[in-house]
Amino acid sequence: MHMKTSDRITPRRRPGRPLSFDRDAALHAAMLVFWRHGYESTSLGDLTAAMGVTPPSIYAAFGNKKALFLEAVRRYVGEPAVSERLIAEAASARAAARALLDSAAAGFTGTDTPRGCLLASAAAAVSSDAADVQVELSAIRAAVVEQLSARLARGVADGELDPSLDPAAAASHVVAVIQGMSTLARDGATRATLDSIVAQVMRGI
Amino acid sequence: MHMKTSDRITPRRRPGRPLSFDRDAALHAAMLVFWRHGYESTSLGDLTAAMGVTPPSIYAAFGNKKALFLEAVRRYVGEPAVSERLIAEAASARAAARALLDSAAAGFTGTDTPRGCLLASAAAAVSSDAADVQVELSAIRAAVVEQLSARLARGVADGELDPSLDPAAAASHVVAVIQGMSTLARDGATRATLDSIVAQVMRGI
DNA sequence: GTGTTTACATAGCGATCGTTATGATTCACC
DNA sequence: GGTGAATCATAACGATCGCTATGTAAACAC
Repeated sequence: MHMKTSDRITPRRRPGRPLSFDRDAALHAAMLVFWRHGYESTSLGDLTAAMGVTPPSIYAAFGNKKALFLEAVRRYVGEPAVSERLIAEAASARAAARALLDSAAAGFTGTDTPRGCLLASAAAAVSSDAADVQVELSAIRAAVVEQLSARLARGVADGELDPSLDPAAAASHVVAVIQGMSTLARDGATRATLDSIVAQVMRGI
Repeated sequence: MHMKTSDRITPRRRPGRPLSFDRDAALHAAMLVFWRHGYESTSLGDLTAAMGVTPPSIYAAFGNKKALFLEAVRRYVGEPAVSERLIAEAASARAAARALLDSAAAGFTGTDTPRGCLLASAAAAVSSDAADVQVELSAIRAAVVEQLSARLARGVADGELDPSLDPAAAASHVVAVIQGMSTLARDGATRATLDSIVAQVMRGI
């Protein structure tokens, strides 16, 4: 098979009129709106206003509202997922739990982003039309529980943690606290309050 | 001032055609729908279907959608609030915390009700139109934190609890766990999983 | 230049949203 | 029976929803 010009790995530019907006910046703006108002309560009008992009351009670039939301979620969790990296790079099992909790306490009270956690609030309760979206976010949460549970189990096996500690229960506990801190952060809780909760949780691990 | 017939404390019946539906049963049905699908993602169509009542009757009996939701919330939290009663009737500060956690674990995984907590999920993320609803639920959560915090402080003062325990932090911790357990319950967590989380939390109090 | 491809802006699609106008119906009271 | 009050069922209101048809503009290749 011979090499054609169109097979170039990185073509200078695709044919046709180029995008007139920054796709990544628009996605970021969409993420912030979904973060604040949730999936279903965010209208296309909210999105076009925040992204500075007209509806046809949104649909051309992202497919539809659901696909845009899921892409915003992927951007929110990171690639690879921030939580996964925090657990993997932690020096110990306890440090992994603490890293997740600290990251949440900081991220949920940031001044440049909406309060709370997008994963926790954006699809907490949705219509039947969005059941699949809810399942998607649920799977992400389940993965965090699973990964932290495995790390804590290793901590028990290594002798780092008290053998009486139930890794699955502790992991669920940590994730529950994280999800709950999202609610408190949205209610106005300060970073200091969340930090005190984290300290409380770490006492039990 | 003389007594007229219309001043009767409990008139047999008000004039006009009587209500053709059970107002309390309809409110209960509405509560369940809001519990499952949230405030904004529940449509009037969902409500009329579940309540068996036509739109004009809903508006005559409850005002509008927002008022109906707030009345459903009041029904959910109880009158007086179940959480308040649990704290007041607990034999100790620890028992108060445990009662709240146990009640949540049981209530969030009930078979006759939607999973999770209406307060946690029904208005987690809403449009600007529903900001006041969000504030209302936030106030309820804040009241629980406040009441539990006061009870734990009394426990410290009484010598029941470790003086190093921060009552406010512990109360926030408990409420965060409760709100987070709602998310896990919606994700499919079993009663046993929630119970194990509760046990984990109680170890630290 | 012509042709092709892609994105643009304008405008509007059908459906659903929360809400209500309308007139018939069912009760208490005289 | 007649009158007034309240609820009923039917139907539809204006607004907004997510989404798209249409024609023009801007880049490419030739």
